[in-house]
Amino acid sequence: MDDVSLKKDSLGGQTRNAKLTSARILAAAKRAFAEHGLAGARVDKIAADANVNKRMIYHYYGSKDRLFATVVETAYLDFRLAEERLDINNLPAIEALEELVRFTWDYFLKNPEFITLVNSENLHRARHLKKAKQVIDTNRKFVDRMRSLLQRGVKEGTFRDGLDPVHVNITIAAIGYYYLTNRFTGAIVYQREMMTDDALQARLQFNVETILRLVRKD
Amino acid sequence: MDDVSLKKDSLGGQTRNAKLTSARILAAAKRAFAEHGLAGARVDKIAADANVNKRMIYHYYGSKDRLFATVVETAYLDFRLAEERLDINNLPAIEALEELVRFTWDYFLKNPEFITLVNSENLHRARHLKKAKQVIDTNRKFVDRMRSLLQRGVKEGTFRDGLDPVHVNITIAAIGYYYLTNRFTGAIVYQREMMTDDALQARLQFNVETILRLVRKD
Amino acid sequence: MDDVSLKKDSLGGQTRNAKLTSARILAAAKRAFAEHGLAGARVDKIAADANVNKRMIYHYYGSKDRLFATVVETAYLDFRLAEERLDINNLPAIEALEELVRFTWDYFLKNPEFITLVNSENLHRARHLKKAKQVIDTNRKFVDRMRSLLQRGVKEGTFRDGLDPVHVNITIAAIGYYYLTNRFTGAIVYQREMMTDDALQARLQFNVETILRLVRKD
Amino acid sequence: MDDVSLKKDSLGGQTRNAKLTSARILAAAKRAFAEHGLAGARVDKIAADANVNKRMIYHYYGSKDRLFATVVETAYLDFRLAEERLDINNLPAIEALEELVRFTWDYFLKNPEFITLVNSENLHRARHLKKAKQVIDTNRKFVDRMRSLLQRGVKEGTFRDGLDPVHVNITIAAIGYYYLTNRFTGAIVYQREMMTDDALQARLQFNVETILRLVRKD
DNA sequence: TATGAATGAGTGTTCATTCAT
DNA sequence: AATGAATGAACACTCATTCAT
Repeated sequence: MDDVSLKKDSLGGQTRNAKLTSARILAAAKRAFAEHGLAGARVDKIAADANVNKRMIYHYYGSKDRLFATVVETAYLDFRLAEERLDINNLPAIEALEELVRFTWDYFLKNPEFITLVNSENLHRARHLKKAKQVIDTNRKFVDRMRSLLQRGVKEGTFRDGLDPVHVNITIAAIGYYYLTNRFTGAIVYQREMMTDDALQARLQFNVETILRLVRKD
Repeated sequence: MDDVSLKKDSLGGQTRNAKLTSARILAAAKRAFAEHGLAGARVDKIAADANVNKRMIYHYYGSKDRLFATVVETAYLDFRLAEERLDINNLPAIEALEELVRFTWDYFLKNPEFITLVNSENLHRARHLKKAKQVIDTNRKFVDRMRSLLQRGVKEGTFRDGLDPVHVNITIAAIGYYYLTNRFTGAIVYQREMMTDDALQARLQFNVETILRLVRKD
Repeated sequence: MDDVSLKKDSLGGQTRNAKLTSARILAAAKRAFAEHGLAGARVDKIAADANVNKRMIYHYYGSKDRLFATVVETAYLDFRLAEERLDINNLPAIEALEELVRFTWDYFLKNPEFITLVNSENLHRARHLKKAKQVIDTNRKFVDRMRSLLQRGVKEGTFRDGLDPVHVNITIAAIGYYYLTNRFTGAIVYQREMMTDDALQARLQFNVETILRLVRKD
Repeated sequence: MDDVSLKKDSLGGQTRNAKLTSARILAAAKRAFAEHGLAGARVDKIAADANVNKRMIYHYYGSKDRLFATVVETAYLDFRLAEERLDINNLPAIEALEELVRFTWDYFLKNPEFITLVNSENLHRARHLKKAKQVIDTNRKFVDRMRSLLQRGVKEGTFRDGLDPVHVNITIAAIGYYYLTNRFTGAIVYQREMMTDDALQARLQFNVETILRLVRKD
């Protein structure tokens, strides 16, 4: 997603490139915070990974905490952006919903940092995201979208009435998120391989079924 | 769960009490790790909170890492213990399953540390839990239990056939866990109060419905 | 003294104005060094306060240390300049001396940066001022002036003989300087308001008396 | 004064000695802050000079700022203590006052750190000393002492009436303090050796004369 | 069993200064 | 003349852990 190769001097040997430098820092920070959390990540390592002078982190982001805030905000924005690109308006509601389940699952699977960043942010009681106005703004659209989809399903005669769009949304996220974030303890608790292609395929199928049964008109 | 009052000298003025000291350390550690994660928790603070000399932590647990391992292991054991105490064998399968959904939700709600500890342990790829033989052992029983419950439901004619007990289990956990662990970012993303009595009640109701629709024979 | 309004582009919109830029740097530096000392002052803040690019400081002054040296040298030159403007040759020696006491006090009071700069420079063993030839040159005049004043007083029959002009000079400075530079600890040590109009007036009166009694022929 | 040789293991090879360690830190800190001010002093160097692990500074004093506060407070307390030890009650008032002038001069001369510490503390607007209750308490006695001495002098018929004890005190301090603290710039400004034995002797003599002329009944 | 002093490696952050344009 | 990005050394401070008693 963001592994656009950000090599130094990729723009014709120039080393003084604010955009590039700050982007490289952000990418390295995302990796570090996703892997070790806010407290566990090391500023030194982020700088080294970004191939950037440590001082630049403070130049562009002010502090470790604000760097983390930016990472989290960006992660949410990227997620919403990908979601918006999903064109499901021309599909029957039931297929559109299934598409949404698949998209959510795929996004979590392909962007494992997103999940651990969200976990970290919740450990910190969302104090960074609370200040992220842009994220807050884009959320309204997103809840509205589910609301219309559900209404459309009802009109089409395939969805039952009275479903709370927020709870449907949460459930779609939950059944994918939980499986993936807890895949390590899950392998122990459930005594099963969690991440083979077959296992992943099966889980996605199960999730689709769960959601469809949840919304389907009896 | 762990609010047993562990006062110093509660056993007749004696200050040397291995059991008590180590228990007080464990309780303080649980709080600290749950609140700040493994990297964010401070050994000094744990000792101070436990009202115990810092050296004692090393005496009883060897290292911060092993203390964390013990905390996580204990948390899992406590969860399983509570679950085992749940008597659902005499209920119709459908009611038994509903009871399980309610129990899981309640446990997560009343033991918020459990959730954050599990998150932390997964951030560390379950490396501590992998060594916890007792936890591994108790899990078989627990998966078996769901398997029999599903089979019983099929026999009773209320559950559909072919459901994977592991996926059902995961789904029950997921829909409660996700809502609670992400309640801080959720309040922002879904623009809604997540933790009022009404909201919690509504979510539990939604979850019960989700699971029943998932397993019910059409 | 230095509150000449040094607004950017005050000379018809031109942004390239060596004199103005360097003057603005000097003024900001004076404030910073006076408030925080050499070690405590920040080059970044000086640049920001001067509304000037940080690089300009190095362009005009070479280093923080040389900037400080310039500030100190300028402060001394300004003091001497003000002193020279004082016309006391036509007054009776006794009144001239009193005038000098009042002038010194007023200067310290109205230019508090002068005092802290001198303190800072002494903390650094006057290593900057040692190189300031202009300052060194102007000092001879100044000691000579006191010498002639004392001689004049003796001739006029009001001053006693044998007074060392340097010690008189030092004493005049001391009794004002100490009171003002130590006004913060003084308020604690002497348990008294130091900077009210009444307190300042009283101190000046006391100082005049001290000096007159010191020089007066019995 | 405080150069009691604080060698490690001076108490029979024991290295774990809280009193000794904290005293060694304090002594090294006093030297460092006196020489470089609060901002200019280096915690690393203080630790090295004290032959102590840097961590110990934070163990005993919490922060650089609080260490500085302790140094300043101790310096004031030491000064007052020395002053109290001065027995002048049995001398004629005029001799007692002269003794006080000599004592003040000698103390400043032999404890040059005291002067620079006071300068530093005033640069910081006495924010540390403001919290030093013990210092504040001991000051009343000290002002009272001068008041009684002046009253005694009036009774003895040698001092004039109406002298403010605080201003006399300030003046006694001022004429010694200023000469010594500004000895480096003074050497340049007054073009004279300031610290030879002769110069110091002459200044003390001048100071005694200044004070006696100030208080003497005409 | 228990204590508080002590440690060394490292933590986030700041500094004056220089480079490229 | 002027700019903002970039640097590396140093900064105050913190960490989990061990030592001496």
